[in-house]
Amino acid sequence: MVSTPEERAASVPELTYPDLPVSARRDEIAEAISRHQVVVLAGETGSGKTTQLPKILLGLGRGVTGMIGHTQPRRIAARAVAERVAEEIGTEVGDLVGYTVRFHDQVADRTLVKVMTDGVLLAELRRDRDLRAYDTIVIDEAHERSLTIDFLLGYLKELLPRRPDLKVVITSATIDPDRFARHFGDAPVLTVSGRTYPVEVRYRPLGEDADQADGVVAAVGELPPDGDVLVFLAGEREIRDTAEVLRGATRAEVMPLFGRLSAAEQHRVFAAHTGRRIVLATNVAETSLTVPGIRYVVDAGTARISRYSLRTKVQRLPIEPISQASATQRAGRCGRVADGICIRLYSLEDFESRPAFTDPEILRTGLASVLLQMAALELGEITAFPFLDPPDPRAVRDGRALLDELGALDGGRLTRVGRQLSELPVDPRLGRMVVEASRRGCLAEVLVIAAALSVQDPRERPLELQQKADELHARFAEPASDLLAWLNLWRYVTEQQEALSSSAFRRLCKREMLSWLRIREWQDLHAQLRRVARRLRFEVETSGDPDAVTTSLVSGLLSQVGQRTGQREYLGARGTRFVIGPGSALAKKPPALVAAAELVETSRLYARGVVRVEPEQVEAVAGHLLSRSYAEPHWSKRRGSVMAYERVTLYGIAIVARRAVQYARVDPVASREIFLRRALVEGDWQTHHAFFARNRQLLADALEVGVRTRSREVGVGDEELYAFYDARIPDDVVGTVTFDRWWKRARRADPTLLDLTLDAVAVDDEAHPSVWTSDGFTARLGYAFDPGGSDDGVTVDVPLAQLAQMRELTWQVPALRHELVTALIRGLPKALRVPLVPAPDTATKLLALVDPSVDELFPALSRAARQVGQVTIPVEAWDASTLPGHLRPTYRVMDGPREVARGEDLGALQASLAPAVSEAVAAASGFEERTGLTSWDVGELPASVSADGAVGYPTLVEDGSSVSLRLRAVPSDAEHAAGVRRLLALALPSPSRSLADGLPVAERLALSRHSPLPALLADCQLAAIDGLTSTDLRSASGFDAAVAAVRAGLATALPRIVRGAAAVLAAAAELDGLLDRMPSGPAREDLRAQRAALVHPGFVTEAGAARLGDVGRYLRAAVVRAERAPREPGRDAVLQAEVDAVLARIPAPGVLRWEVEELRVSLFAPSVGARGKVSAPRLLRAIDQLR
DNA sequence: GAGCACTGC
Repeated sequence: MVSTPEERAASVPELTYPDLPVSARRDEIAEAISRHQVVVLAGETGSGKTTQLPKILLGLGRGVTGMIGHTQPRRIAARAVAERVAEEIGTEVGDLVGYTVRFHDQVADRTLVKVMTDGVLLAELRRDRDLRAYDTIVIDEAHERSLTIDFLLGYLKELLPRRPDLKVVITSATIDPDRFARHFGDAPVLTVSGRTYPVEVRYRPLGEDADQADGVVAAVGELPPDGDVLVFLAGEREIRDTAEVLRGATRAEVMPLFGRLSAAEQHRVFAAHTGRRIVLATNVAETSLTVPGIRYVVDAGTARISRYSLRTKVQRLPIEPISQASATQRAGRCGRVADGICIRLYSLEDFESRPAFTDPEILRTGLASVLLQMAALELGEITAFPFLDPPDPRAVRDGRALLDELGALDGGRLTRVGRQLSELPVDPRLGRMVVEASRRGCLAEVLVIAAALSVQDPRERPLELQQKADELHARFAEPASDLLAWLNLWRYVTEQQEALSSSAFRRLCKREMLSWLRIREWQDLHAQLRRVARRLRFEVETSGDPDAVTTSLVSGLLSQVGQRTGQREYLGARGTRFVIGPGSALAKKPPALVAAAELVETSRLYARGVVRVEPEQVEAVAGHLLSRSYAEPHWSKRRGSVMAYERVTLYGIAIVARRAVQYARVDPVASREIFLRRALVEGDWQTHHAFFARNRQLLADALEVGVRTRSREVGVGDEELYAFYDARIPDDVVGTVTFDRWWKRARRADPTLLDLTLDAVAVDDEAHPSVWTSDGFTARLGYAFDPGGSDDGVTVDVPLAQLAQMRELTWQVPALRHELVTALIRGLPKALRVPLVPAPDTATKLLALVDPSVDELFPALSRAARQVGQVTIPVEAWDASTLPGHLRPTYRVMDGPREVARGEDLGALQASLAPAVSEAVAAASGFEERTGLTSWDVGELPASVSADGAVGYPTLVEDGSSVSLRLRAVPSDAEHAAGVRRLLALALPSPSRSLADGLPVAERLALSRHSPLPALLADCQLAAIDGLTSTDLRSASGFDAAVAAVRAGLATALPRIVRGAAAVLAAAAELDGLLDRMPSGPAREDLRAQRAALVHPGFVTEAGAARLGDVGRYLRAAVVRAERAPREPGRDAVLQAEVDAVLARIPAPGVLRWEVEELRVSLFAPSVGARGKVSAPRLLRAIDQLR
């Protein structure tokens, strides 16, 4: 709205009112509107409420500070209303009166009345939360109670207190207008009569087993012979049956009318004709389409009503008795031109037993879309939202579950995907397909399909030519996918449209049974979706890969996947059963696994828009919903690995029934054991490893020797063999591949590690193990008896690359453990030691109570001591430094055969060798380190890299003006985070630059004087970076997301900060003006101090500006009231009292109170004067500036 | 071998 209120007010033309019931009562209506914020206007068809109300509002001076917004449930109606109102006030559509519907916008800067669909108003909320574009809102036809209307009514109720200047008119048919009035705190209701003719209602219930068609024939026969008849039936099938019977029984013209009819067929009802016409119609004729010239109505009393099933979570379309309101509406269809007769094919008792109103849509439909919009608008809990009829909590739960399925919600909060879905003007399921396609490079294809699925099917099937239509449409069919077929049709249509003139193209459409209008809607929606996709920075790419397209489609249809269980029958999510609808190309040869664009239950549950899917496609997008189970783990000699059978289910459907998989991924521990036992111990393995052959030979020989000599028990048992391999082979060896990889390196360090010797098996007793395994790697142990020598006791050989993972051998080897604990007891301070003597006995008792394989040494000893002797030994009292040398293991760090270092202090070795260890790990794993990075060109970083039991952690390291990628033996999240921060900073624009770029010159000047702004923006950027965890930032995509998030954060913060700054600067200027006029004195000094506080950096935020806005609103209300008070000597006191009342409403002392007090001072301080220097209007202007 | 009717940045 660029025009000024003055210009707008001047543009309002002379208003005249045609002779209609509403016109006669326009003064009363105007009076009610001017006195109340909300008015309910009830009136039937012909009352003139829709067309006259906008003019009455203009007459009241509405439409001047904002537009009059007028909503209609349907696009056609919105346009018709705009045309009608424009004509009546003598302007063009798009000038003083305009309209906006999807794809069409005819609204100008000077438009006073804007007619739109309610969906448009809903969509506008996103950009205009307080509907500031309007000073008046009319919700027309509110009794229709669509989802959108109910949502708007709830939203308006919450908005009204924030917009005291906004007027709202709710119009409704005369049914139950009090319902709306109560919703808006007892708003006044004005009822205007309609201008219709009386309708006589006759009840002619069908007999016990009478046919409905016969009932219609009888009813028609009863009616006077002249005049057209409108017959209401439930659906297409009833219409067809009745038409057949009726054509045999009457010479009148019989004409079907329902939504799926072609445009031409629908249009026939408007053609002139002679003789009687009988129109057989569905609910289309009740609201959307007015059949002209109807004198009689026959009402079968039923309709198909869409209902969401809480049990099966699918949409149902049952035939139900219609409500009384609906029956009344149907009857009214014959009172428009003359007196009418309505024959109901049911009894009066039946009528009276019916519900008064059709359930509002919010009680009948899936709620995912509404919940998504509410979340995007940050409206809080749906249970707290003031709906006229709150939806069923179970339906709310289901809606949330669907959003969870789509990845739009995470723990009730909107995710990034959720935000994207809320931007896309299609059903969330379809939006999800679009999002997925943007990731899979096939957005061009999926946009076409998603658009097709949300418009009405452009393929026409005229009643008489169905077979021909099917043949023509079959040209586009795809054997495995109804949805890919849309691409064929799209291509064909696009090519033809380019090749032909527009009239030739229209003729082609007609000839080939395509609806030109619906194709245009499809193309329009496609264009709109593409615009939104671009805005979301999705790449619109064509992949040409049907697999990618199908996978993207499946991502939106996960709870509509089905597995064939019979000839035609499918098992769907949560035990539902469905069949493929006969219109699908897949109906004849139903594949094993499908996904359906739609599941609707009519006579049975039918799937429409069916796609054959592969298990892998479902798995690719259903990760979070799949459950997997594994059976029969076994060693496969052929594959050389441990396998198991995997079963993957989605909502109870077996996507994969029995798939052989590597068991190591599932259970590495069990897998490893199976590998060791079957391959190594039992020898069921085909391998060329020399040690394997040698060991087999040795075992065979040993058996031989054992028989010849009696000197020893030589036969080696499986358990001993297992223990031998288990001790030497690290934990991450789980099959052939991992074994080979490990052994290739390990044998370089020690080629004989796996050589079985009878000694190794026999001598390697539990008390003196020759290897020690810890955290997946193996260290060799050596023993020395050298009292006083530095190597006395146990020596642990640690390969350099594994040093970082090495843990201290705190518990010693079993043989020395008792001695260790005894020595530790003796090392305790005397007071603690006394209760534990004799130490050797106590050591035995303590060791019986601990488990060295899991316990930590000192805490375990303290715990055991408490159990044994009821004594408390603080953990820190144990002192390993008092131990004699042979009880302290010596660590030898080995680089291959070379000793690098040795010592008893493992921690010191680790610290001093850390750089060498990292290098060794990097060398061992072949990991490529990088330097000089200034952008993310390192691909996906794995969390860790392992080689030979050594683990390295890829880490980004800040390195001056660039970043290095290093492999660290010890993970350093802080170092990584600093590196990522540095990279992000390099990838992002400088805050002050980006701020300055977005500002006009005047604001730049202001910016230079008020330096907190760039600092604030920098804070914003840093806060955004800090808000991103380092685990998110190990991948290129995570990094890109972070850059995008920070950029988006800056983009939104920028205008907010500028707005805040502008508000504050304006306020400051205003106060400067005040200060100039004030005589010097304490009051002026006071105000000057407060002005300084006003430009405090803390105010330069949206929150700061909002607080100033609050001050403004409170004060403004107070002053307005005060202004109305009589102009008498007491006026200042009244004004002062009002402002004091405002002050009392601001609870906490603080900046907000300061501001009000400051203004109070400027109003009433004796040095300034209540009037004169600061007048009330001037104060009002100042407050406006503050906002 | 079957399907009410609407609607959106």
